[in-house]
Amino acid sequence: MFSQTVEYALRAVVYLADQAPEARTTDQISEATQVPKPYLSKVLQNLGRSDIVRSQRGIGGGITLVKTPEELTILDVVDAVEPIERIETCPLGLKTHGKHLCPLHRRMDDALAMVQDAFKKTTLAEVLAEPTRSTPLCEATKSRSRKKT
Amino acid sequence: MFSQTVEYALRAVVYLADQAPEARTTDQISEATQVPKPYLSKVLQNLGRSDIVRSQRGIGGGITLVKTPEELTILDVVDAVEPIERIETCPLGLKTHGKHLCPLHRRMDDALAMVQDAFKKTTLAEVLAEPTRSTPLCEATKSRSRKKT
DNA sequence: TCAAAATCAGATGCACGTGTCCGATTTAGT
DNA sequence: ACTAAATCGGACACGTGCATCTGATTTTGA
Repeated sequence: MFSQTVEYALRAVVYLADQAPEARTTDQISEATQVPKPYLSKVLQNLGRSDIVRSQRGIGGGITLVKTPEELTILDVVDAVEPIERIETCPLGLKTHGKHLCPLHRRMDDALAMVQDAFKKTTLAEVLAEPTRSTPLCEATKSRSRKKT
Repeated sequence: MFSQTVEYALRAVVYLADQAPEARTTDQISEATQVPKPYLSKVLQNLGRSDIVRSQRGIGGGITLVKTPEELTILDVVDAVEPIERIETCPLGLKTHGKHLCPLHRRMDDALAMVQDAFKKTTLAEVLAEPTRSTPLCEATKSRSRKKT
């Protein structure tokens, strides 16, 4: 139900949040998140256009988060690469009732709303702070992987 | 987030539930649900293979629901055409913890679970019985469209 | 037995998501 | 200036979801 692109974007952003406020290159992000490098660069460009990350060219450059992990929600990232489209009007095109959805589409839209709300309530910082043995990107090490030179 | 195919399958099944236990042809279903006929027939074939509907060839034939609207849930239909894939194991392939998802994927899977549960709890009969002015497939008429010869 | 009604099955076309590749551009350091 | 590091942008390739068309098959009724 979630596209690969969404999955990849979230992995990258979680990694960047973990390393924040340090910049990381696409190579580093790719290695840490297991996302194919050429495609990752596309995703990162998209995130840049949506002002989620900022990129810096040249030696010593890389990608950094624009906001802090506390300010950034999962929904921000999802909406940046593939917005959740709520059902606003009847998909059948029947215009006899403006925003009054029929029972079927009401339920479908409710489901979308639940997902949207859940993602809106969760910040990247909360994901990273979660007390669990599995670290954000599923490595098995107990100690969070620190930024290495 | 939901594909066109899912949308089409649900429309068709809701219509059939409304007309149950009478059979309806793809032509009738297509007209009532605004789904392009050639593609609808493909969706219907899929629903047939998953034992959601039964088809009858020849004169007087058509499509009927296998179960009653009370027994059929929205999830049954969705799973028939495009199963909701829960996140069972870490997408990163890190096998260091079997089913123990990291905080990120835990939240994504929770969202999937919410949708799955909501769809599992709702039967087609409930959708049709919903007390509202908008009829199941969004027609504006107050009286439910009855099966016409 | 024939014709009409209806689904079935395969081929086709198009757009898009996913993924790769490569040259151009920017930047920092010597 | 020159070189290496790094992103940027466009072009290309592939599979799949969406959609259509056409002929084959089954079934009913006259």
